Amino acid sequence: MDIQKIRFLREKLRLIERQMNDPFSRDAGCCGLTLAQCHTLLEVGYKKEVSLVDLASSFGLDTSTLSRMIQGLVVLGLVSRLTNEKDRRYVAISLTDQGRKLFDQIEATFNTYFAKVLELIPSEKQDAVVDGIGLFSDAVKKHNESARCCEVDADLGEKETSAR
Amino acid sequence: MDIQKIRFLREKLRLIERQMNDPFSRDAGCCGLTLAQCHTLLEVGYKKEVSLVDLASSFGLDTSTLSRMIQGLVVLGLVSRLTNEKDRRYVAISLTDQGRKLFDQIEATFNTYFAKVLELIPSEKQDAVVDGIGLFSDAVKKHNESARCCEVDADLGEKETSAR
DNA sequence: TACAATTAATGTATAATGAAATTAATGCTT
DNA sequence: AAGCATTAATTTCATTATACATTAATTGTA
Repeated sequence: MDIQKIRFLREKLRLIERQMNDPFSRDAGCCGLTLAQCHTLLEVGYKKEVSLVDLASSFGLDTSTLSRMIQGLVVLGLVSRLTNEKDRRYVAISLTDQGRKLFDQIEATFNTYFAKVLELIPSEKQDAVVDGIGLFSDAVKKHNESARCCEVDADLGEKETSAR
Repeated sequence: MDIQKIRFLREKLRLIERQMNDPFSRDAGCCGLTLAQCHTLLEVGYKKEVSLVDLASSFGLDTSTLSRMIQGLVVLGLVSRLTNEKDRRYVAISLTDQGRKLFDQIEATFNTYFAKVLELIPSEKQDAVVDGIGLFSDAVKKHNESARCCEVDADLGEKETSAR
């Protein structure tokens, strides 16, 4: 694939990343939560009931990070911890009623946001855009799963390699 | 647009965000730099010569954040600061020779990575994927620029939500 | 029963960040 | 020209997000 297209793709992905989180990083965007708290809340909501290791692996983060993140949400009254009596090592994490309400609100906010973004794309192209993003996402996932996971070609590392 | 498609889109975007940075968050991925340093270095490289405010607005971050980030790269010998003699308030930030070398290496690494990801997509669809991501990126940008920039519909809540 | 593995939590350290205050330079207004 | 406002950069301070190492509790297994 043409190097120009690769550069184009990278630039657009950079812009998406920068622009997309911006509206949600302020108070209003995540209904008073930080973005990380928000993502955690949503993930708990999607999964209904999860363990820390589940959560950590979903995010690709350490369990200690998630443990503290969940603790914060527990303090806010948004999620609850419940020890699994079958295996007392596990703690089932789930939304409280209040957490579910906020979840619904945030979901609506995000859905509205993305619907509006899509509306700015010519309607006959919207499906292609969504499909394309789906294909790209799958490809990134597949790539990272294959081979030595999460390692980058380091053959380029630290000698001359003028990116031609 | 169908709510199912919106949800699909959001999920795929979440996955892209999580998976895409993963390979670059370790030492090998950014040639010894942290991801934030890496992004900063690249941005300086793209722009050739920038001020802090330029950089900060590119990233949507505070100038204080960028000031420190640049300081770190200066200490590493990768970028240099040069006071603009026409207007001594400005500092022109640019890559050193060493910074340029690393820039080239990291560019190559990223380009290779994305080329490989694209290779996992059927070749007849690759262009459509790239185009779609381009369109989406433009739409996000346009959306955020229009109206009250960077604000989300806040008709939802934040009264009883305890946070703060 | 002793030992290995697993889960969660905690202690400690660091990176990234924003807000506010500070300093220096420039532009503007009278 | 003097004084005030604006702008760029930096610094100080506080906070969030994160990883790694350790610990404690539990479970599975030789």
